[in-house]
Amino acid sequence: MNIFTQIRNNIIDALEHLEQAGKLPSGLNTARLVAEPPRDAAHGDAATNAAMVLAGQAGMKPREFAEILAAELQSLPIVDAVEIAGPGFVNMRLSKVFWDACLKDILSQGEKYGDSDMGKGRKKNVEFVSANPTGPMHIGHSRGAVFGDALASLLEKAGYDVTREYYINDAGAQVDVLARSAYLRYKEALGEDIGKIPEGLYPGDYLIPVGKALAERDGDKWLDKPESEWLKEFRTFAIDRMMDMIRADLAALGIKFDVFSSERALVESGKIDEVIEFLRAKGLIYEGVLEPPKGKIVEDYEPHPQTLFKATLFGDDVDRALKKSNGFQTYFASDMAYHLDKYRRGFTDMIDVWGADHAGYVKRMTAAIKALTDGKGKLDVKLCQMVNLMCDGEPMKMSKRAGRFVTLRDMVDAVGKDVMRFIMLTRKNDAHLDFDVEKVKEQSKDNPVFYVNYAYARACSVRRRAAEMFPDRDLSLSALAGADFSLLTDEAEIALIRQLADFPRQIEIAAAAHEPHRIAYYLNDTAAAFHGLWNKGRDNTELRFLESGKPELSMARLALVEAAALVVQSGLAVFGVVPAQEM
RNA sequence: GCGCCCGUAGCUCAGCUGGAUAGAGUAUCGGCCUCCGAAGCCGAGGGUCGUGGGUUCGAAUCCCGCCGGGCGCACCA
Repeated sequence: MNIFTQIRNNIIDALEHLEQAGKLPSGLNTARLVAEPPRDAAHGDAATNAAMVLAGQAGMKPREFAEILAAELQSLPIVDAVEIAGPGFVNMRLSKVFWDACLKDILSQGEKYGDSDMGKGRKKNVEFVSANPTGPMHIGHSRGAVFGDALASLLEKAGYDVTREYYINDAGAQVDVLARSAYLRYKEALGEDIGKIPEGLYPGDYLIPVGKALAERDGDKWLDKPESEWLKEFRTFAIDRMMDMIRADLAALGIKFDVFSSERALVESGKIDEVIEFLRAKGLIYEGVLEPPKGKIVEDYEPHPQTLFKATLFGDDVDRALKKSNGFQTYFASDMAYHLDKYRRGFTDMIDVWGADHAGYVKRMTAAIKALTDGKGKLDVKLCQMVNLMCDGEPMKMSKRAGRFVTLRDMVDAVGKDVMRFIMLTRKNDAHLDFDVEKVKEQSKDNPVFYVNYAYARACSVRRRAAEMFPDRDLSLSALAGADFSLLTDEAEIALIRQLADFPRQIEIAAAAHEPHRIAYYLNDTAAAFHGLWNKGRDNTELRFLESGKPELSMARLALVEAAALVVQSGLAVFGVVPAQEM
């Protein structure tokens, strides 16, 4: 349990007590009351804005209200001291007994520490990657992949029932291009000289084995046949192969999806027409002509009537086409059908992770969800900004057209998945990210994951020493949970406990905001608290974790070290990163 | 022209959805290894939070106007 929700509950209980005693008017609305750590640790361990929020309701001045509340809080066993400060903050200093209980709690819960029941098992759908099945994943996909996966893990830790979903765009013109490109490679495999890959087809080498496999399976049966005969076959085969490749790329990053949804399957099952009729029945469809876009010259613009969705009724800037002028469905139409499908599968909470170049699409999709679910469905679109690949401070050039773009796989092989994942998550998703391949490979302090991992490695080192020093002792977490924590009295020790005790709250905050990067910052702070304590022991031998002559003290301190290791480990687990025990 | 994102220390970025004296890393300078791992620690300097208003007990945070940057703007996916 997040200790600050616990403290908030204590405050609300105290207020009720005061109401019953007639010291405060009854019926105070505590919705805006919060208990949180003060920015400055000098102000204590927990602060509440209760007096500022409630004084008005009670017809008092904030300070006056604070006096009454403070007196009541003072009597709580977990509270050592209460102070009133500033405009009416009530600051509490929590007792050592409280912190000792927190430490015991961490060790007792083990790997489950930090888990929250905030989600109450509610379903959440996180759709991410959804790269077109036309080639291997490139480096640009990696951020969304890592972000989506970490967000999903974070939500799981916060108590949600999460589904990781990949939407396969296998219905558009691009997969026909894929089929034709594979056909060319098929001819090549049968000995034909195909020369240079024509403009408009995919030139990548990764299609060579696809053509070869088709040649081996089917021989020359498709040679000299019209496209209409082989297109479907080649398309299906190539898409399957591309998805195998993508799945392998994702596996290299440690990512596994629960559900792969096919756009083509939606189209073929008639779901697109269904969604259009669904909206038509609501009176949200009409035949109309869209204005030419302003400010951007579209040379071949011609006004023609199309089937349009009244997106403007739901906050979009213009109405959106569901059918092209040739009568075919637009991508937006199938995306609507897809999101309605997700909703009908029970996902009222949907998260889509997109690249920042799709920012212009957010409004229309949000509008669509409102229309499709009568406002009951929620969609949060997380945009991942571009990653600037650097090499020793110089920007790296990527060229997709030349077929020599940097693949995700190349990058994983070069720097390792854990490093890649951590770096991608150290920045807010909507901020640009510089990724310097050389600096990261150096494993220097330019790489933030090493700082955190180093703390873990040091903790493991202490654990090894303890096993040598106290061979007769049970050093399991459950045994250490029973250590005498009252022996931990140094400021830095308590500061570390305080830091560790904040983990569950950090998980909740990050999960609620859909922002995994907060955990990266938290872990950095945690590592700093640990390194600080370590170095205090270097300067002052009294503070060393282990002393052979003082087994009880050593056990208490080892417990603290183990707790720190545990928190670092579970925090990194959210990122899908496994820390090294030795570096 | 419209929409979205972003302007915080020299540089790269946090800032807990409105809280107290705005913080890290890096860089610069000064200290700390006979001692649990110095890939670390401690300290110093460095800021009109782009700018002008507004909302209120209180604004880096919310609202509006400018300035400066990025992305996207029929029927493509």
